[in-house]
Amino acid sequence: MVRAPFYDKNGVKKGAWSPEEDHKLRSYILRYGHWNWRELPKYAGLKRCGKSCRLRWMNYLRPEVKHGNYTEEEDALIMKLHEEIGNKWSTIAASLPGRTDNEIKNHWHTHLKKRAKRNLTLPDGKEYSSSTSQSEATHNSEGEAESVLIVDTPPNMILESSPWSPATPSSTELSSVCSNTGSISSLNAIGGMEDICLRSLSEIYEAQCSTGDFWSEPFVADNVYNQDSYPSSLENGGFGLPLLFDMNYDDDSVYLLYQSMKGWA
DNA sequence: AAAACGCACAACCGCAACTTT
DNA sequence: TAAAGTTGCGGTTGTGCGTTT
Repeated sequence: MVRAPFYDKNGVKKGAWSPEEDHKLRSYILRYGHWNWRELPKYAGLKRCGKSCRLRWMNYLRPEVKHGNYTEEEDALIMKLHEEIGNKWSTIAASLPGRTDNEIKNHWHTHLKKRAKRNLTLPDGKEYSSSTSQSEATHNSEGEAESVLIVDTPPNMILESSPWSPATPSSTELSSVCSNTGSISSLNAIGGMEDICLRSLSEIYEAQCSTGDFWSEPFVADNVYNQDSYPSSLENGGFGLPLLFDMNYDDDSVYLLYQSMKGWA
């Protein structure tokens, strides 16, 4: 289904990502954020280009990314927005929390485009209009009855009714921490695990800033992943603090952290 | 049973927009 | 203000897998 892994002439790996690469990238970004995509793979111990890392993170590894079946509401919203604004996938994705532009684009091309074509001309010959409201029964080319939900859905409708609602402290906010450590303090109001997480990140940041090696210390995901070479400086919590991200990164703990972050949202 | 075909989707590429120097 | 660097977007491709012939 995906390209087989290979190395290009510059020694940069392309193609499908292995679980180990995912692990390295996820560990690194959860720990340090994506401060510079171009430099990131070097420090994360990946033989990938930054662009590839960014894509993998944005479309697959981010905790808030939803995978799996689309609901009728999501389908209807995509179709409505596509009719209004065309192939502005990122704009459409902004209205569907947890869905990525790439995923929506794929979904459109494989499922919704055909449906949109069918809907364009209703059985009585009238043109499809997005103002047609609520659920309508249409018929596909084979004459089978098909329920197509066509609703005037305000872009924020799903936001409000979704577990991904911004009213809930979301992992999106957490991601923003990762991408901008300077904003950590403004987010400390978030409670529970996130609070611990954020304070930990802040403490790492402050501690490492004081030694001047926050961004420049290469390493880490690689070493963390390889427990045999686990950095001694991290063994007791790195800086003498009970740092969430300094626990041993075996597969289970990273997975649990990952699941927890999904759960917070 | 096997070959052919089509679907689905992760990943790549080129370019535009934005930011920094 | 311009050049260089970085990020994000949208189009496209490659390939595994299920279905059909």
